[in-house]
Amino acid sequence: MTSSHIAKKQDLPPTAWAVLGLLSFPGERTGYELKKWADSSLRFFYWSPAISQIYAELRRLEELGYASSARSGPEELRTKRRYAITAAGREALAAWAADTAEAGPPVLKHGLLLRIWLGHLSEPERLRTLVVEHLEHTRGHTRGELAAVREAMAHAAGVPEWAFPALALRWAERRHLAELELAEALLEDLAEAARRERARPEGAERQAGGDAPTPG
Amino acid sequence: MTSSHIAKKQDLPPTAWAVLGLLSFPGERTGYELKKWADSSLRFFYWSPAISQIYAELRRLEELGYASSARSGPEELRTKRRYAITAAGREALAAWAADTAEAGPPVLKHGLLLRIWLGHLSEPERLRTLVVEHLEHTRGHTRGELAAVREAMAHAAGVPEWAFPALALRWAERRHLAELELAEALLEDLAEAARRERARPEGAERQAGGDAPTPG
DNA sequence: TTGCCCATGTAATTTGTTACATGATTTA
DNA sequence: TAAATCATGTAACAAATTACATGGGCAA
Repeated sequence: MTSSHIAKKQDLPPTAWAVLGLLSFPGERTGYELKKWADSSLRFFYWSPAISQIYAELRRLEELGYASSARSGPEELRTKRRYAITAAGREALAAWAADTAEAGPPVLKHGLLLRIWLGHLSEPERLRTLVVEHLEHTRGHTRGELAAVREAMAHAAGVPEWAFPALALRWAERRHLAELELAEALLEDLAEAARRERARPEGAERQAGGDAPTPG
Repeated sequence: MTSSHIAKKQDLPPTAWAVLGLLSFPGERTGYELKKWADSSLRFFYWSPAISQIYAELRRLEELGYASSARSGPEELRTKRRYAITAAGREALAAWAADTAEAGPPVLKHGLLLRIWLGHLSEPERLRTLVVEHLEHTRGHTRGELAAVREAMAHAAGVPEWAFPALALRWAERRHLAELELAEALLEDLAEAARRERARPEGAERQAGGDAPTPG
């Protein structure tokens, strides 16, 4: 590292900051533990990287001096390697967290909505099924996952360290409810559109109208 | 069709399907047009690829026989190239759209929430500011963008082709409102947490409690 | 005549995933 | 003792972005 490489601070990929963020909580952890933890926290509002990438980011963070690690056994064996955040790492992370411009607007990738948008390709009945399945999955699986996190969180109730993760969890739970309401409203809109379609003059079903001017 | 060649079900990246989806609406379009259109539609519930990637996907789709293109001028000049979906493309896209398993749960990447989760790194005041800025941006900028799309959409009111994009837009608008409510509730939770913090016994502010058992 | 929007593309790079290889420790 | 889970890593690849190169048409 020569002077030409001087500290281009603060432009690490989101994953690096997320991993460093996990390390910013008290205690030392292995990459494996970090992955499991990310799966039950970050995943609900950010995202959980592959385990191989977590190891890669940990190596990078250590190179940057943002994290330090210690093996639990002799070097030759592939023993546990526990990571901890350094003072420099904590400082860099705090600077990043305070940067509002960096955050940008939230990004959503919703496969169901893309399919709705492309509704002209599917049977109306199939479309309805897609939404219903999404509703069921959200009401069942997703809800269960959040409940499990909520329960694990109860242990740490009142511990100031976990106040903010608790806040984020609450947000995720409310978001979960909003997602359900959104899907229910969509289902109604779909039904209404189907009603309107049936009421339309005969013989005019889904032909292409030549060149359309592509609205949103 | 021997069993060794079973179905080889086209598994293309999401971007390819999204681009093909844009092409599935009547009319032929250039890559440039597709990009602008994606920015004002897909972006609100899926995502809008870089222009260079759109060109790359268009090439791939043409190779696969899912799209065809025609130049508007002589080959040597870099003239406009307009793309259209083929019958095979339409069929493949419809199959993909009907595949519920493929969709998976929606993915969210919310920078603000990551920062809230890491709230122990920031001054409470700064944290509040972050949420307020998000609220303002959502109420102003994001809202304006949706309104613009809504207006453009009004042109095509009643045209059956655009019924589903209109449905998706409605979903995006409702989601926008939910996002605002979520942020407002978060602001309240933040204020409440600050009140509780002030009420706590003195001398116990934000020290690390040794090893904590990492709840969610 | 400068600058912006239209329009297409290449190259370099980064980011992230899946598949694979390896072995220790715990639990049924 | 077989299995699942813990644990670390490499290799190959795919996905996606940014930066760059090029040039036409149009409007202030």
